[in-house]
Amino acid sequence: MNPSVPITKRIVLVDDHPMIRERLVELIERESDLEVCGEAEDRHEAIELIAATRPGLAIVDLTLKSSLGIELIKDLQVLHPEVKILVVSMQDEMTYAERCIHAGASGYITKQHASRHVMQAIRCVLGGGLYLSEAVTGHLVSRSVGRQAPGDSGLAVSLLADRELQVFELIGKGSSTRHIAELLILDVKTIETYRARIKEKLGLKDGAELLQRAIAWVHRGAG
Amino acid sequence: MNPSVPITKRIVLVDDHPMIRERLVELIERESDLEVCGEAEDRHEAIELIAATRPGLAIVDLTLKSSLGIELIKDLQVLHPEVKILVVSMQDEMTYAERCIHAGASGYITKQHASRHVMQAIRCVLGGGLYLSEAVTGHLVSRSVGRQAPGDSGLAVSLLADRELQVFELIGKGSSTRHIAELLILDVKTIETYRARIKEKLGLKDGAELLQRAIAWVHRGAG
DNA sequence: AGTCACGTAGTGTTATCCACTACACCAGAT
DNA sequence: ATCTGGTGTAGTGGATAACACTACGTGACT
Repeated sequence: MNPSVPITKRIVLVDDHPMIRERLVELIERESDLEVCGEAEDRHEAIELIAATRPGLAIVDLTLKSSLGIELIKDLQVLHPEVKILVVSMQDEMTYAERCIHAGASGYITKQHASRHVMQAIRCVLGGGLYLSEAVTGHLVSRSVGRQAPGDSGLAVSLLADRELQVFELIGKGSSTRHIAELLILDVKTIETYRARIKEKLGLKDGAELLQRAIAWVHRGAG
Repeated sequence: MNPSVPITKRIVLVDDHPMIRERLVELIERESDLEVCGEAEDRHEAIELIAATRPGLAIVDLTLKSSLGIELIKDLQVLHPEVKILVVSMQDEMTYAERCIHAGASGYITKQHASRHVMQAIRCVLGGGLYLSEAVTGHLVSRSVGRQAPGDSGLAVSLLADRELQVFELIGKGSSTRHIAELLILDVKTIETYRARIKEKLGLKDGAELLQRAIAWVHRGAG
């Protein structure tokens, strides 16, 4: 508590790619006022770690092993609303940025960005701001200005709720309903409901159409 | 050409995630006999860079922005067969490892692995070896006990009979068994038999694995 | 203060998967 | 000239999964 020692801000990393974590550690540790106080590889570890260390910021990867990134954000929002969240995602999918912010994140940046942008994002979020890349902000702005046609010109996929989207993705990767249920720790029946709702929202008439759409979507960078 | 100076081995990095590249650069540059001689973000850049620098090893990410990493591997195999290729992938394991090796890579490791494994893989490949993670080798060995001539059939798909292959492709496009039956003007029961035979020949244990394999097959240019 | 979307799960019916069997046909191997 | 084996085709019966419909708490807009 010596006033001559600046208060260092503590950060936890949640990412299942060691190389990314290592890089982030380096970037952060070379700032004198920042410090990495722990690392986690999945949702469970992350929640424990954050409860134990009470950091100022959590940097979380969206695509954890079982694609529970968004759920983690929601959990944290409830459990520790004072912990800021910066999402570092692999693909620059607008589809997700918006959802993450809505779920409680304060920043969204992709791994395609250079380290300096990452540092910038960290600073911005720690300072209480909201960080989004230009592309994403552009997208959001154009959306809020214009309206979305009921038929939805662009991607009907944006009609899907978070969980529905997760399920949609997993379907596109060829996972069975049972497997998806295990992955998301839900009842098979719940996944079936999601399948039905997805079919309804996207106007698909049977499981095969759903599968085809999902495959197509997954296999083109999900733009 | 001074004999007291060890020859440093030159490496290029092909990955569209700056943070991964930065981390790899660090790991490599701290080895006295290794050196990063260039970085590329996509297939085109990579091909030019490799033509210009003639490295001993290319470390390539499977999921590049625009183009598929596997195509790059095939290109390099044709253009510069002397350049070793180590694939560092984010994507899930086995499905791709086999295809990469078949396409000409000498190693496959995922970003889930820690840095020390990466270094190990680099050393192994540079030394002329084949590097695969335990999980992958287990999977491969379990079904391809003998190895055949370089001409063909590192891929078990070539074991399939004509009709089986047709069905396999349609499965990969997301068609239901019923739909396939209608298309080929056969009984659903016949298609079911094909499914069973395909699973047997490819060593797949259930419908989901079959589906995943078929999707991967259809989407990676079937070759 | 009420509707509506979301996340979750249950019931009962229908379709699909799966393991096993069948058989005719062609093609090499014995 | 047979025997063996892969291929194309289809059936039976039991296990699973998909589908349609319903339900209910929660939180968000109106």
